[in-house]
Amino acid sequence: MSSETSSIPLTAALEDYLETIYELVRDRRVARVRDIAKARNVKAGSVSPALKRLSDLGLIRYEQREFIELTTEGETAARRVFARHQVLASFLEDFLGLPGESARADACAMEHQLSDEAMDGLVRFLEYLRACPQAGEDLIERFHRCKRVHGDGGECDEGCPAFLPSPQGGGALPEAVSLAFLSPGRAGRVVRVTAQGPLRQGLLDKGVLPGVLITIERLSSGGDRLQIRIGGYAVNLTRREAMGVEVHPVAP
Amino acid sequence: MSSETSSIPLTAALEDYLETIYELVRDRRVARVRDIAKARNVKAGSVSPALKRLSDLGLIRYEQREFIELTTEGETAARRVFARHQVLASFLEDFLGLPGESARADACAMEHQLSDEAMDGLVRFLEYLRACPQAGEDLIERFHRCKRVHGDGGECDEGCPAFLPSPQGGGALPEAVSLAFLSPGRAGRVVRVTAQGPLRQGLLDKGVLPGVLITIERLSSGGDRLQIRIGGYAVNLTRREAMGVEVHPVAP
DNA sequence: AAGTTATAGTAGTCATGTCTAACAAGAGGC
DNA sequence: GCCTCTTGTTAGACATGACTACTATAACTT
Repeated sequence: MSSETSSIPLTAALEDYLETIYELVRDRRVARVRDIAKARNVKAGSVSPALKRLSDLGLIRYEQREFIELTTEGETAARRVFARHQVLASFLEDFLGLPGESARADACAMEHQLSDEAMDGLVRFLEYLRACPQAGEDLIERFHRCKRVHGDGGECDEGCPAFLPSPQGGGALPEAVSLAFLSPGRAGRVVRVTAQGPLRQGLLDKGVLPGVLITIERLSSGGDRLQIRIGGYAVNLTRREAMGVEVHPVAP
Repeated sequence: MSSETSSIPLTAALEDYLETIYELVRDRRVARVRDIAKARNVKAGSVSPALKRLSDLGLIRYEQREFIELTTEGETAARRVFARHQVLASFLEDFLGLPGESARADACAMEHQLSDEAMDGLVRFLEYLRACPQAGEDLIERFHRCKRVHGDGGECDEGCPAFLPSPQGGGALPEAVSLAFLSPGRAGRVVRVTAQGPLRQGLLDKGVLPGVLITIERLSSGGDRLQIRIGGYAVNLTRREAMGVEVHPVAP
């Protein structure tokens, strides 16, 4: 049994150093302070003490000005972080369609936070999408082709018909309408945010997310703005923002 | 135009404070230092200086010992973090099947790292899964029912046949085999990690992930361990671990 | 009115992790 | 042998964000 991963909880910074060393050793056989500093975008003066900390933790072998080597434990820990990075980056790039650059940056930021359980769940999901043809392979292609999701709001050529009635909506109100057409007092469940660009970002940031229940509270100042309620919180939207939200009306 | 999100980059801790205040104000009308301390699991002595920082940044209005109120900017920032939390938590719980507790904890850890682009990508994906019936709704149910993914390794009742040929594999080698049956010098692309429990965790941490190319380097000491190469790095596996990895053999 | 209790704020300490600037160790040139 | 250049180390400063222990308010009690 060699799978003793006692694993002292490392800080994000130390994990980063470890991962950087891992990659440098893999790619160039040796890791020097200089390279680590450049890769992590910090000054050399910050690297030395970090190496000392890693050395004290028994994760690297390092005598001053000598080669930097990962110990067995260090390698295990580095690989763990690296694996998380890989999974996240692949998910963000291949499945969510982020450009590789951003995918890697985001993966770097999140790799330290991902718990074992989340990692496991994500991997199973990827396995499922990759291995079960019924759901997989072309699901992602279809996703990336779906116009309704990726802009210009047209029909989906991939055979996605009109929207389904909302799962919790109960009744039969299958038609999705713009939030702007709901009258005060009525409520709707968000199906999709059709707005694009900054307008979309603003809506997402305001909590207008698919699946969320929104109640119209009132229209103010000539119908140009409307106050809505999302999960117990009052939010103001412009008419333009409201136009960019499709909801399933919910019976009052 | 009120969507000026000039947004000073907040630290994770300050975002957490802001989010906590947001939730307290929503749920109980007022946020006291005491409640914030309890909710964030810190001591009251840590809260006061944090409130001062938030106040200096213009995100809350706070006179000593008075009510704590979010400013408009503070509310915007808090909502943004909260929206990220919601999306991540929903993804982790509803789509990856994590227990609610872990989903929330993981979401808390990651919400500060998620970039605008990743947030957008994730929301689009969720919209797609929710709104396009061809792919959605039962995809997730099927995923959660799929035995091949969730344990005991049986056939999938949901009509997932044998595994597909690997996308990059080129040729016609449709049969997935255990990594343990590959001979030295041969390579395979990981389709699925069938191992369960700690063995599975160990494999994931070693970088044995779906889609990754593995080359068998050699068997050592009576075939009980095998050395493999993953993405330029040598890794050791026990025979038991290797048995728990299904790969598509790749032509040499 | 005086004392008790809950709550909030202050001061001082600590660990991380960064920076800059000064200093040290080798390598190679001349 | 000495100089210079690259590289690495050390020391001191700073920001963040936590802690503990102590002090200050305000609100109840009796």
